[in-house]
Amino acid sequence: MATKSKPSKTKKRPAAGKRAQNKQAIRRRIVKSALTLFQTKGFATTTTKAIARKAGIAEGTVFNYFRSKEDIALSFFEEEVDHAIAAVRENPRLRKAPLEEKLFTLVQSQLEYLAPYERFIGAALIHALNPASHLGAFSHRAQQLRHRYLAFVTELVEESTPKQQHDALTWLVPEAFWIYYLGVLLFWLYDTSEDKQHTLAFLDRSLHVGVSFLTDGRR
Amino acid sequence: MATKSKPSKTKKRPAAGKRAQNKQAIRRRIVKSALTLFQTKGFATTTTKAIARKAGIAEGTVFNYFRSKEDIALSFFEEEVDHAIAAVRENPRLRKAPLEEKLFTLVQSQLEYLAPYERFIGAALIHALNPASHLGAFSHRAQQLRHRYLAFVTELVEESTPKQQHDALTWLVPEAFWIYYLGVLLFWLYDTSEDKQHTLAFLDRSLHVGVSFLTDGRR
DNA sequence: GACATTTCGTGAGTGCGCTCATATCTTTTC
DNA sequence: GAAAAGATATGAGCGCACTCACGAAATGTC
Repeated sequence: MATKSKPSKTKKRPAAGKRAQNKQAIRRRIVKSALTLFQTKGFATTTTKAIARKAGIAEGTVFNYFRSKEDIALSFFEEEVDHAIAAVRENPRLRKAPLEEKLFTLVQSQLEYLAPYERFIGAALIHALNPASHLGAFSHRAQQLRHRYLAFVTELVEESTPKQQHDALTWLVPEAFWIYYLGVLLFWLYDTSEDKQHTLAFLDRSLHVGVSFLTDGRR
Repeated sequence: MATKSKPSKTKKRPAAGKRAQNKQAIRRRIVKSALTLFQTKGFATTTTKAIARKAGIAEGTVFNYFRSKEDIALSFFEEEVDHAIAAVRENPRLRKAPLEEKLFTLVQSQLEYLAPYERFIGAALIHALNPASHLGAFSHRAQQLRHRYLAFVTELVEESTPKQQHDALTWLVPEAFWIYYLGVLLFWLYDTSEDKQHTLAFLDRSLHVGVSFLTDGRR
């Protein structure tokens, strides 16, 4: 059936590659299904079988796309980081703002993005971004993500630093900021104040201290 | 056999309770076996069956003593924290030392204790001490441990603070220090410098900054 | 269009952490 | 000492994340 003579737009493009088309669709379905389940049932109690079922595929297929359950979560954080970096880059008001404002916006954007998924972030993120797991099959991707994030922070620091001062501290700052960011996340997870106001206040204060330590008091 | 008429010290004490005696011994055997295996094979690749086998008991027995594999690791960290607290308390030179020295000794003691087990600490500690895991069966014990640690830090801070100054910052400090400590651990895990010198230098510097922020610059 | 090649979905299978009904041993009671 | 009561060790079993041999489907080649 269906020998209809409906020619698609061009003979040469049989629907832009049926494989690649389907692949993207499946990948998206997996991520979407997983996030929904993580959000409603939590990370640990969501089974890969359930994710597959919700995405309409076999369980094994999930692992053709992701190395592990945590790897699915990681791809979410990749989007999150990209989103936050873009939020800072594309904000014209920040072009000439002081460093602490840029960093504040960066972290704030991340937290806003993460907020709806708070429930599973503690379990997933700390696990997924844990740099110390030597066995983690996905750790390469996590490292890449971390690197991308740190490169952006370095960029921000350097464009706010008089170029005379590129001493040993400069390369340390992004490392310290990474640790600081993880700390903020922990704080945020704990924070029961309305709209996470304590976290934002903590952010504001600590960034001021940190940046002024960097700029004036280099010992 | 063995109907010898050897009366033990008192009729009422049949060898000091055979049950309790064995219980302690088994518990110790489990922890010791587990640590050895964690150290040599890593945390994730060590199976509970292997731990049981090495300890000379059935697999199920392990779970009569510990709720989970991670719980075994947690008991190790309990010892670690107790050890570090004792190291600060029992050092007479520190009695009247400035706060940053006490904190330095505290963290240094912890790192020294952890050093031989570096291999599994990333995976285990961050998992075990992660406060956000709602499902963790052992999380109550982890909370207790965290609380004990924070109480000690609070003690140190208060005995170094002029009692006029007990403002909002005071209660925040231990929380911040907890985050800071986790950050130091991450740094330490990454640190490839000889004898972890970078970490110690970072510790020294950052503690000075933190404490002086606390003491003079309260905004 | 037909065959060879490559890619990918599939679900039974594997070994894991952990549970639970049962057996075994200790303690208590008489 | 025997028997009841209680505590503890046991290992088969469960559901999980993850693997793998296989077949089906898309693509490349003529």
